[in-house]
Order: sequence, then structure tokens, then C-alpha cells
Amino acid sequence: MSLVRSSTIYDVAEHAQVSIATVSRVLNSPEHVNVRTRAKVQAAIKELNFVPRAEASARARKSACRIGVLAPFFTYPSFVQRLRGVAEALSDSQYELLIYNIDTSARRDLYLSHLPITRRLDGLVVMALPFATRYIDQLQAYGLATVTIEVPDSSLSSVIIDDEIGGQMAAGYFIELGHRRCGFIGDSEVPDYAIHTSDRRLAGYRRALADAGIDLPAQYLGLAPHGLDAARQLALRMFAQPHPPTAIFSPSDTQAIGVLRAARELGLQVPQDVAIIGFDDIEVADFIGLTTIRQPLNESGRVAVDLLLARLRDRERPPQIVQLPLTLVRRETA
Amino acid sequence: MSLVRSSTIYDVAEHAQVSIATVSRVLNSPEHVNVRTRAKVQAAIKELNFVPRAEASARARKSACRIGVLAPFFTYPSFVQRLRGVAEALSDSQYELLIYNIDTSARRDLYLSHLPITRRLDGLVVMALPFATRYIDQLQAYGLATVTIEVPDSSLSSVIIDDEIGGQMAAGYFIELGHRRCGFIGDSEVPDYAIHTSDRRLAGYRRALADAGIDLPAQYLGLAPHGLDAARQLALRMFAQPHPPTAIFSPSDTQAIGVLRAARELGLQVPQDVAIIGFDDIEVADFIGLTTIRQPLNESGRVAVDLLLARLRDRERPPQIVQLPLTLVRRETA
DNA sequence: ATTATCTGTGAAAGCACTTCCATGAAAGTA
DNA sequence: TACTTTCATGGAAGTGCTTTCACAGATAAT
Repeated sequence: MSLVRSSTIYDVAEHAQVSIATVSRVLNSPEHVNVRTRAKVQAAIKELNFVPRAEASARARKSACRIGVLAPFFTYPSFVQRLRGVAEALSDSQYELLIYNIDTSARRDLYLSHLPITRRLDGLVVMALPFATRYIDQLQAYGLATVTIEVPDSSLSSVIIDDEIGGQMAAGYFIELGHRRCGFIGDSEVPDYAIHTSDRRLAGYRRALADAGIDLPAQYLGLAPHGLDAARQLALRMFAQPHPPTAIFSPSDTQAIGVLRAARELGLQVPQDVAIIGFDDIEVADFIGLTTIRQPLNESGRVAVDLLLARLRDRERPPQIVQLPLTLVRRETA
Repeated sequence: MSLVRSSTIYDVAEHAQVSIATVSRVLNSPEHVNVRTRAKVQAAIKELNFVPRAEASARARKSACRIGVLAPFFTYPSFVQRLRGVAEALSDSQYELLIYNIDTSARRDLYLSHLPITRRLDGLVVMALPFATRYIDQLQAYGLATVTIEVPDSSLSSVIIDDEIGGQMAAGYFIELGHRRCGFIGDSEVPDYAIHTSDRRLAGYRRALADAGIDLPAQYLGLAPHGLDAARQLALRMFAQPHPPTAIFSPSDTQAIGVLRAARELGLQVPQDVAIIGFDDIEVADFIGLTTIRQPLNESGRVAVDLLLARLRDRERPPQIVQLPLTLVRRETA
């Protein structure tokens, strides 16, 4: 089968006996074209099966019609969920969706330094990646509209949650259930390209416990590299103590599931022997009945896109910080 | 902060006292440029912080430097896993990754009919979406290199698995474990934009059972719309029978998890009272210890990209069908 | 010394649109 | 009738790069 040369605006113009300017107008502002001319042009478009190259349009009107998303998608499952919100919010717009996956800080910096200059994007969503001020300056200097998720900055729009309050909610619920021996299993170190939410969630948790006169002793505090199995190992050791905690909060569902597995392996009844609360409410949490602090992941993506599109429509719009609510989702583990 | 006009190849050329052609050559084929000229140009590039607009390069060399992926990402979790393979395979190439999420057949057809014509892509990966022959013809007519996953077609390269064998493997394992009352809980109807793997997996399952002299009676066969909860409901009813099955195979992990929940709700011991096998081995399966027929999701994405890039390097390359192996992953549910 | 070959470079075409500006025709107003 | 305004349309610039072609100068072969 031979290759077909797709028709251009020139072909349509010739076929309809008008100039390319008129064809362009029929496409972009049909009300400015005489009804009869318009009909003629539309017939030609249909006959030649003409679809304007988005590339060329974008170039001529100096917009790329593209939104990029920068995130460590495959390191933490929650980012895929946010991406879903982004995709939904974008699905009825003209914008295409580009994925820039981050797996090292070098790659993050490469993208951040090149994307604004190469002008391939109209807007950028950066998820949970802390980055140097000079990149923020550069983004602004080159006029690349940017919204961050989880990383507030006064000169950029952001979608955030209050991690400390999340920790407080977990503590509050444990206290309400009558627990006095409350533990925490979280992150010791975070990849250098990601942010440290675990610490903030721990801080809120610890403070709310303290306010209720409950201490969080060192033997109830387990920190390990992020991941299900590391959390499981920590939990196994923590449960082996003479007076193990009766409740454990983890700053991610992944880790909470690790704790849950440890409990099951030791024959502990959940939530009778030990209550477990996670954080995020990723899809799996519902599958396995995990009680968790839900953050609206889907919605964070959607809101980020809304902020971005609003900014794109009005470049003068001031940056805006949107804080999304957390909710305790009670399922079977606490 | 005022907007910065990023420097172009013209600025560099002027700064280095050469023509833009020479700057372009320094960028693309430095060995064809005199050493001293090259040094001069490279100094200018550095000084002006010049980064070529990928857009313009792509246009001039008539390639978009972009790979698109078409899939119902958020309908089935397995597609995100495949996407991961795609992203990994692409991460060291020059290509950018575009996501086209499908949620209706109308959208699928819109993308399929426009993408080849608008020339925004060099290559396309289509995941598990059946589509009309005329779209295949069009893809080829307009020269958009395409690889499909799960949808073999003699004129396109594809990555596939053998669904029937997957069903046979599940049956074989149940037989080996001594089960005689084997059930199946799968899909009654599939979104009109997706393919019907459930039926093929059932066919293989049924045949392997038959070969062992085991019947699959109607009361052991449950079909419902795809989803965890629909599967759970079916399972609840199936377990309520006088002689319920002692083993259930589901053609997706999501459904198997629904079955598992039903079993737990009824106080059935898994795998003692009932054994459960899923299909796919999505991430959750490991979390909850689900025994499943694993298909290499990650790898399917990677192989698809490899096929695509090979095709892009050599347009004459004949289509190729790669079949990926299935493996039984024994965990705790069977 | 003369011709052939090679090397390095610049000029210019091509890409496929949008949009500003100019122009002519038609309609409206004094 | 003469002038102004509105409408419809075409011409042409602008976009930032790659690549082909041609040419000048240097080197090698005869």
C-alpha cells in the first residue's frame, strides 16, 4: 500500500477556489466568513478528508496545545491515581497529555531545565517533586505555566493537603477507639527526588497523641525505606516486643498493607489485636478493606488541571493555593 | 519577572559568526564541521544557553519525536502496568510519550481517525482495543507505525499472549490439587471498545477440565459485567448452593479479589474450603497473596516499544508477532 | 602544470498553518 | 450624490529548524 499524502489547507483552498486565509477562517472563526463561501469550503474539507495538522496550527498561534505531567509515576502508586484526574480533566479539552516519568533527581532536573526552553508545552503539572528555586525562576522567566501538587510555592499555583492534620486524624481515631499503645511505621529515607510527607504525618500524629497524654516511645516508632516489604519487616519486629502496640499508623497504604501482612503472619487479629490505619486511599485499600486517611487523589489531578487551564486563559491570574480535605475512611482494619 | 525570549539558532549563528546551517550541523553531525568552527559554535551555544526547539527540529526533519499510547487506562488496572513498560523502554530515547485515554468507542474511533492524519506522532501503541479494518488501512496509508498489544493483525506488529493456555493452566493446577468442582466467574459483557479475553480464557479452562473428565455445569459458571463487586455478588450466590465449587478461576485479578472477599464474608477458608486463581498478576495480587496466572504486563509494553522503534528505524521491516509466556504464580489462595 | 577529488561552508527552499493589514464591494447615512 | 462604515476576502509575514545544492579553496593524482 502506497503512502498517502494527507491534504493541506492549500489543497482545500484550491479545491474551493478561495485563499488559504479563508479556509483558516472557516476553521477558526466561521462566523467571519460568508455563508456561501463557508459552505463551499466545508464541502471541500469534507471531500478531501482534511484534518488540520495540530502541529502547524499550534506553531502559528504560538501555543503547543500540550500539557505535561512530571512525576515519579511508578515509584508510588498514588501518582497514577492523580494522573487519572488529570486525564479526565483534560479529556474534553484540546490539550494533549504528555508524561514525563521521573526516576532520578538528575532526570527531574534535566526535564525542568529543558522543558521551559524548548517550548513544547503550554502547561506543566509537577507532582510531589521538590525542586530548586532557580527552576521556578526559569519556568516563570520562560513563561511556562506550572501547577504543583503537594509542593506549595508562593509564586506558583498549588494543590496541597495538610499532612499534619492527616496524622492527627489517625491519632484521634485511635484515641477514640481507646488505644493507648500507638505505633508508627513510616519512611526513613525518601528518594532524593521526592518530598517528605512521612515526617509531617508523623509530626501531626505525635502531637495529637501527646495532647491526649500519650507518648510515642522509640520502640513504637519504625522507619525504613519506602515499600511494602520493609514495612512488613519492621512490623514483625515491633509486634515481637513484650508490650507491642495495639494500633499502628502508616503514612501510606503500601506500608500499612505491609504491616497488615505482618500481623496476619503472626496470627494477630485485625483490628481486635491490632488496629491499622494507612494513608492515601489508593485503589487497593478498598480491595483489602484497609482503614485509611483518604486524600482526594483523583481530584488533586483535576484541580491542578483546572488551575492550569484558568491560568492559560488569563496569564495575569495570580497564583492560587488549593487545599483539599482529608477524610477518615473506616473499613475493616481499625 | 519579564518573559525571556529563548535564543534561536539564528542568535547562535550570529554570535559565532557562522551560518545557521553550520550551527545545525554542529548539533546534528558535528563530525562534518571543522574542529575550530565547531568549538566556536559550541561556545556560543553554551553562552546563549541555547536549546533547540524540538518542535522546529521535528518539523524540519518530518518526524514528531513522539510515541502515543492508546488504551482504556483507567478501566482496567493492567494497562497502567503496561504503560510502565512503555515508559521505561522510552526513557532513554528521544521520544516523548503521549497518553490517549479511551473511555468510549467513539473516542477510540476519533483518535484512530485523526491521529494518522494530523501527523503528531511517529508511532502508536494500541492496547487491547479491537478496531475496524478501515482504521488499520488508514494507519498504513498515512504511514503511522503501529504496534498492538493483545490484538493480533497480520499487517501490524503485535504483542500477544495465549489466553486459552492461560485458562488451561488454571484448570491444570486445580486438577493437580485434586479439585473436581471447579467454577468460573468472569465477564458477561465487555465495554464495546475493549476485547474479549474472558471468553478465551474460559474456553481453555473448560477444555482442560473436559480433557480430565470434569464438567463445568451452568451453576458453576458466573458471568457479570467486569468489576470487583459484580464478581463478589456472583460468588456469594455461587457459594450459597448446596454443592458449591471448591475452586474458582477468574479471568482477571480484580474479579478474583471480588471472589476472595465473598469467600471471606461467608467465613470460608481460602484455600482450604475454596481455592481461587486470578489472571494478570497486577500489583495488588502480590499485596494480598492472590494465586494467579501471570502475564508479563511490564514486558508487553517494553516489547511493543522495541518493535515500534525497530520499525521506525527500518520502515521496510515486516510485521512481527511476539507471544509472551504465561506463568502460574502460586501464592496463598490456591 | 593541470585536472580530479575532497572538505567546509553558506544560501535558500521547505514545512502548514494563523493573523495582521490592505483592498474592494456592498450597505448605510447625510 | 458623496461620504462613511461594515463585511468578505486575499496577500504576505512569521515561525526555527534541516537539508540539498553549489561553490570556493585546498589537496591529491596525473
